[in-house]
Amino acid sequence: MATRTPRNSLSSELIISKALELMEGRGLDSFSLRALAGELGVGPMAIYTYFRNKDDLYDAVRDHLMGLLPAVPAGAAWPDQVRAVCRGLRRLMLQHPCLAQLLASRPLSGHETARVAEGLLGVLHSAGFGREIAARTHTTLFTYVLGATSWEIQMATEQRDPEGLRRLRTTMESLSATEFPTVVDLAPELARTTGGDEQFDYGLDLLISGLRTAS
Amino acid sequence: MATRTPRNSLSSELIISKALELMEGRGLDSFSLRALAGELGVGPMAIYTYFRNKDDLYDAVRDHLMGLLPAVPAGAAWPDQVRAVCRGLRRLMLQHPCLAQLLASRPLSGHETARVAEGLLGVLHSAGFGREIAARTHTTLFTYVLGATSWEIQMATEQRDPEGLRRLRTTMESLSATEFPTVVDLAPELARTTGGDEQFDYGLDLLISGLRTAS
DNA sequence: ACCTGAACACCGTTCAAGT
DNA sequence: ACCTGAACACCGTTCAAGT
Repeated sequence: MATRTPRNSLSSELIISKALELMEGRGLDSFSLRALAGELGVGPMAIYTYFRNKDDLYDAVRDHLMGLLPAVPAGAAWPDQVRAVCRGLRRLMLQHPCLAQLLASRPLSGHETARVAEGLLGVLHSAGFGREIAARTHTTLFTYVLGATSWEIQMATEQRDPEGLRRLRTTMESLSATEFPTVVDLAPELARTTGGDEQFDYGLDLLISGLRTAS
Repeated sequence: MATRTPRNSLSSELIISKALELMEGRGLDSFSLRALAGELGVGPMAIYTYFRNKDDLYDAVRDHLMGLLPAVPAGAAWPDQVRAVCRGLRRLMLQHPCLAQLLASRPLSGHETARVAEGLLGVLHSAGFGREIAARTHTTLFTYVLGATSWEIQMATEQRDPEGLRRLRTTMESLSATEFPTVVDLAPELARTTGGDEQFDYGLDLLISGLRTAS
């Protein structure tokens, strides 16, 4: 029984926080404006006073989440600063799994990525890297974090669901050892490297190490 | 005027190829089973004879695309082989942009990723890398390709749309130079490193170079 | 400006039925 | 088995109207 919300008690902040709650609760795929409106105790069209359409709301939620990014630690060596920024973004994505999907599916308005960019670029540029190298490195690091963490979240989601876990095992066992000899041989190692801090840091350190020898 | 397709002329292969055509034509977001059925000249429920539901069809399309991955070049040094596999996956994603979205949004049954895994793992393992290092490196490389290429596709899509390009420019210009000094300063370099072969290879070589010094 | 209510043009999927 | 047709429970969004 949804009680009607009185007039003028709605706000874009309230809508965003309730939308975020629903996206994290039931998943981004099953999120709908009608369900959100119902949860807020208003008609579906009330939301259109604050957002032009559904995509506009998606962008607002994504911007809100990106605003939670921690600041770059000052006075540390650049490899540690790079690590801090990348880990911070990963942590944020893990805490808010819908952020990964929002970053992957929605085109970017640019403003919210500027926060990450400023952190990484600032560190790299003041560490002495050239303009183009700094830009290239930033894009490389950012896309690595995006890919690695999205993948990690997806694997974790699949493994949480008992049905998905069963499907994962059966397909893994059905792989023919002649067609996929190495995968079958290294299956236990592969299962252990689908995510986690260690796996993330391994790739991150590979990039940083490559960056060291290049400069 | 949709002519009715006669009985028994449907097949899962035909459905998959038509679905792929629609996904690439009008985009994955606006793809629907009803539209697909209309295009095939059958009722919406005819598809359910061959696929359990929409997600099942998504998986089938993704598997079909992953089957197009080129084989690993034999008899080359491992860095070149790694480069070949990663570039092959990127090329496939660029040729079929919906693949990026399919890999990012749908959980994996495991079988189709085995093709990439076998290529990368095989190369790394026979190059002398230990079991765990080979597994970790594979996941790192795979997620890098995924993130870098997804990002690249997204930026290209945004820039193709004139409305999106305008939005991108205005938000870039609206960034305050005091809040985002480095981003504003390096804006031209950033714009040039949002994608392309050079950018992809830069990150890939960073990883390979890091891998060299680690071993 | 802020919000409602009805309506439009869609969805994926179930179910019973036909061949 | 292969496919239809009606129906159910949803969608996002437009439009005219009310306060």
